[in-house]
Amino acid sequence: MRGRPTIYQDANIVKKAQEVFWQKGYSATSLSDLQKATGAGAGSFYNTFKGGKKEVFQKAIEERLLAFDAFKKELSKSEFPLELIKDFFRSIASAEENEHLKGCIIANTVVEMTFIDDNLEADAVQILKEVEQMFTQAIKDEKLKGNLKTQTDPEILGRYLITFWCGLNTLRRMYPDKNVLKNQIEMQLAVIS
Amino acid sequence: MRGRPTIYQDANIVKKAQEVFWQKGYSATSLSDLQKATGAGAGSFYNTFKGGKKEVFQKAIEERLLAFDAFKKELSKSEFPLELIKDFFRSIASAEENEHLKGCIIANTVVEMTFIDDNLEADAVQILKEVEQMFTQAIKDEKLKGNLKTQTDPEILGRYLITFWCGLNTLRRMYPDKNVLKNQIEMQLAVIS
DNA sequence: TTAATTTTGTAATGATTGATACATAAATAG
DNA sequence: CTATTTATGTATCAATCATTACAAAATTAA
Repeated sequence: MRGRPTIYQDANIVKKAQEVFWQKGYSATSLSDLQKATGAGAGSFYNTFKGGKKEVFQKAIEERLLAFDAFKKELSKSEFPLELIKDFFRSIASAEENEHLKGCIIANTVVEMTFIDDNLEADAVQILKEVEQMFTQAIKDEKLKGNLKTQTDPEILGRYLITFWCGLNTLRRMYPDKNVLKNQIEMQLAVIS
Repeated sequence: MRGRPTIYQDANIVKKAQEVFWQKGYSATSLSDLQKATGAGAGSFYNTFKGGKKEVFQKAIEERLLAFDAFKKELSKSEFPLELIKDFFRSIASAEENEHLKGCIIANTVVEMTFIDDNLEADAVQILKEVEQMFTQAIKDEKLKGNLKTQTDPEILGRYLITFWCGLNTLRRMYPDKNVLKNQIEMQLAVIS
């Protein structure tokens, strides 16, 4: 292939940009921020992403969707899927403070984008719904196997978990503290049993 | 008192500005947005609020704190305080779609401001903690009166409610639907009994 | 009436925004 | 070696950003 070699790989730009978007959100992140974080100048940036800032943000969101898909795949192979989900929640407690403050970029986006950008908002909502669907399915399966005492509708329980996830997204910022979060997570997971 | 009469009352500017901030957040709201919404030009605007955009946002947040104080006062007079809190959650379900999409301006601010403005972030976190404290106290009181079966620590239950509140803040945007929200709210409130 | 005082409206301010233009660098195909 | 192609770096764009400057308007105290 002809042409000057690429220094700034698409995937790398997205990764670095994602970090900034995750912390500052979409609106408060400037092109200057992104250029500083990625190292790429305006030339490389717009040559790689014709859609500019918005396209990069979308790619950053998509990257999270891929991470979710990977988890779902792992879940499908798991012998105790519901335990895997619970352990995922439990693992949140022991995250670094900075991770608590960043929260979940998808949940953040739903909150930020409502009256700002319909496409980005819808993309993020869609992902949260897919996560919810995964929760619901795992609960249904566990119920069929007779491992769940609760009589509550799996759909309600799936929504309960996604609501918890979004609530945790703010609670982590109020209390970026391992013990507080651990107690809270255990209490909320106890509902699913 | 001497001087040209005031057309744009402080309180009115804050009220109108709050509506914009509530929808678009802090960063995405421009001075031009605020001037359009309030009717006040740059002259009046900066004459009234020397602190500019940030001061008005702070005042908009304070207004919500006052609303919370009013609720707390009502609660202190109530015969069944925990029922009043539950009814408050229940009332959310029947809100207009636009109210669902706006969510809670305090919870929104916690999510938006983390890496943007320490003061505004801390203000919003403080308010959520005060709301949590109110929940906790109401639960303690009810427990002393012997009206609560659950053995869970009131502190955990208070945090459970504030987590639910913040989770609902996103769930309402995913499902701005009366029935979905009603079911979800009832299920979550059933934990406090 | 006049002087003092305050608010208002408008016109600027310089800085920053996201995006484009374009010459140059650096590679490969022929 | 040359032509072609692609990526990069820099200069620049118009638009918008939050804020300030300031003259005119509109009141009251004296």
